[in-house]
Amino acid sequence: MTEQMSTSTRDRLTTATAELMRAQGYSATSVKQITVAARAPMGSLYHHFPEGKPQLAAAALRTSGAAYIQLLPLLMDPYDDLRDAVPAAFDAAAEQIEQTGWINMCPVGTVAGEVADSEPGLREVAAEVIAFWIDEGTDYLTSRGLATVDARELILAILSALEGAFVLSRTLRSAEPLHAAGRAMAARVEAMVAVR
Amino acid sequence: MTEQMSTSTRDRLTTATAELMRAQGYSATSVKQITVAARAPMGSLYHHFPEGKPQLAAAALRTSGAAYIQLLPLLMDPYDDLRDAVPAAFDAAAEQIEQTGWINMCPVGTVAGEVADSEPGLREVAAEVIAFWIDEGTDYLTSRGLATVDARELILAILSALEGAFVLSRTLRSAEPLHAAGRAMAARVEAMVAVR
DNA sequence: GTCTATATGCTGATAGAC
DNA sequence: GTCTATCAGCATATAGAC
Repeated sequence: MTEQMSTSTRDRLTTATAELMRAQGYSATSVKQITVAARAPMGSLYHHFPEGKPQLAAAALRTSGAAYIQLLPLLMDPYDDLRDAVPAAFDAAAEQIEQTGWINMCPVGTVAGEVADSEPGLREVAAEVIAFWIDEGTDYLTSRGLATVDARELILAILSALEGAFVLSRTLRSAEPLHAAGRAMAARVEAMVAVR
Repeated sequence: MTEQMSTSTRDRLTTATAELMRAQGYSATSVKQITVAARAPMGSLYHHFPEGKPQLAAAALRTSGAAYIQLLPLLMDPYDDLRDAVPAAFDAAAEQIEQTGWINMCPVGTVAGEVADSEPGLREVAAEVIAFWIDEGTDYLTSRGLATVDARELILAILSALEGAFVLSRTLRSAEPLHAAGRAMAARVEAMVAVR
């Protein structure tokens, strides 16, 4: 009934890793930092993740990546018209990141950029996560009335613009890039529904 | 007359740093790697950059950032119509990155994502570079016939989409995100010129 | 499964001869 | 301005008691 600490050591490790990588990326995050943040001893880390830091980072990317894409329907469902839903999602992301002190919502983009040419195993995991985003996003946009080819085309542009605008907004400490990116994506939707 | 080695030690250090950060980011790039790649001894690095690695990285970001934005007019000038010029620039970037083995063209985006919440000094330098991109891009798009507000709006969306699509394309090893992002930006241009 | 103590190597940075 | 030798500290990872 109390349930005061239901999280397992393993879960605390993956969560702490995701949180730290969200702010610092992969290379700058040390296993020492992770064990302190997760209140777990070194030995537990290598018990649960025998291959060490890369394996732990992979688990963290998979978990947070799966959670991240669920925001898409959550933010867009309230709007009947896709032309309103898409920019609204960008505006919500802008508000969120501004209120949380410009920390990224998800570590996948940052880590992907870091490891794309240096850590082959992690790059593959990031690619799996992004491919999952594309598939889920395509399904969702199809359910919102787009043809499958249009849905895939649009989700690719949305994910690109969102990830890039996050980098610009975090760096500039300004929501302007996220809002501009959202309006651009609204124009893309408009062009798609206009051709019908 | 021979001039066989015109590059100074200082230039070789900044160039090597930019190249390494392009592929690995900031944290994963060690000063040892840099001195080997630049064929410069440790002492020279700390002679030219007394504040060490962060100062060297800052110089590398400024230099490569200034060179990077010059690609914009270079790629877009050949097209009379902005509606053709914008997607053509994305397609050219896609071809370039595919041919060079999916290595980033510029270290600024990757490094910015890494250091936005952890290295305040470097984050500020990255912000300066991106602000310069926005100003230069606004000027260029104004010279191509857009109103100033539209020009700024568009360059913010283009830079966001380009940086994000680079991350996706490098990670997925596919040019698809860059092409989709380019077509989305073409729709944004179309919407702007249509209102005239 | 948990935890401490420790090994080994690499990190950024410095001292000081040339 | 160049270069070598070296520092102290932190990195990842492991051994082995509990």
